[in-house]
Amino acid sequence: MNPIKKPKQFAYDLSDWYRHHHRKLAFRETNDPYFIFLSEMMLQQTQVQTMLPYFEQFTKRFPTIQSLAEASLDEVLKLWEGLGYYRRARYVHESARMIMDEHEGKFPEDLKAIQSLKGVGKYTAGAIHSIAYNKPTPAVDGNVMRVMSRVTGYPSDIMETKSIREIEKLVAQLIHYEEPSDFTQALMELGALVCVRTPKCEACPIRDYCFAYKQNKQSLYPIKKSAKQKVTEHYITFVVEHNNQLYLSRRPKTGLLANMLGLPQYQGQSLEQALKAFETETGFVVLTSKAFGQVDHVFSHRIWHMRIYKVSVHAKSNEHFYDADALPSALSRAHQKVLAHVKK
DNA sequence: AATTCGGGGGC
DNA sequence: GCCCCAGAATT
Repeated sequence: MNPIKKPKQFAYDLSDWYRHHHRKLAFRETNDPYFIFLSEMMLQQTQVQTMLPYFEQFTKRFPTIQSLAEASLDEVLKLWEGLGYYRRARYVHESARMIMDEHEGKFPEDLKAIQSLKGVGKYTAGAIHSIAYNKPTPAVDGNVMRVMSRVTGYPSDIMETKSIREIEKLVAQLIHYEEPSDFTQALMELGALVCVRTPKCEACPIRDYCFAYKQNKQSLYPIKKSAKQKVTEHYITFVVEHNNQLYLSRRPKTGLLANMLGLPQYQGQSLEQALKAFETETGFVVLTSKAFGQVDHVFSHRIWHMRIYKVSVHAKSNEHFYDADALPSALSRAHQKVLAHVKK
């Protein structure tokens, strides 16, 4: 890893660029650590423009830690619907309750206390500490790794723990030269706007410090192993309507889409087997079933291939039947896609 | 250290 | 198609 020649000037040039060129975003209009916490949780593996409408709705419905702590998990999940990585919804809910119970409702300022909140790791804790409290604590995410790997010509896979540690150490040295809040956000804003996959070096305030730029080797950094291949899972998925209402069941408490609502579906079985399993589970009597094409949905590490059947049943009660446009909790995009497919 | 968690955007 | 994204928790 090549050192940065004038670290103090580097920190200033980068931060000054940020102060003049940063985007005006809702979560930058506040210093409330609770809102910074919410924004950072939503931003984990999620692009800014994707999370913005969620941030607006969420802060409107839950303007205080107490209001979030007093809500039901289903309501929190419902507001999170479509954003993905749904355990984050459980984490922000649990963290709000932790803060009520253990910190008298006041968001903690101590770094270790922040990182002990649910769903808050080293990056998120550093981001809250530096951005909300203006403390010189590094916050190293994917943006920062990409930027710094190019600046230093980082010679090995940036996904390795050792690489992240080393960059964290470098950022920890740099951040104390500047306003920590500006510096942390500057690194990420540069990664988001300028130092992207095909970098816009002509617009970069720190290109004169950058090893990759000076060697014209931007495309060689960051060094990263290629992603693992996805596995395809085959399902038979049922759309069951009764009195104009839709049957949904609660998914298991662990695994993919944990605890969410879902369409009944059966993996690797014949239609006859799947129907029988559905009858046994629900106690319904299946009257008719009609093939309705197929829907694919791609997750980060697997693919669902769903063969869709519309099914009519005789049911003894309305339990588990819902108005499709007024669900009490969240439904995955995969199954929203199925419903949209069937409606056409 | 590797795997498991969603979903959308860019090219 | 493939990569990437203001990652964390679990195995």
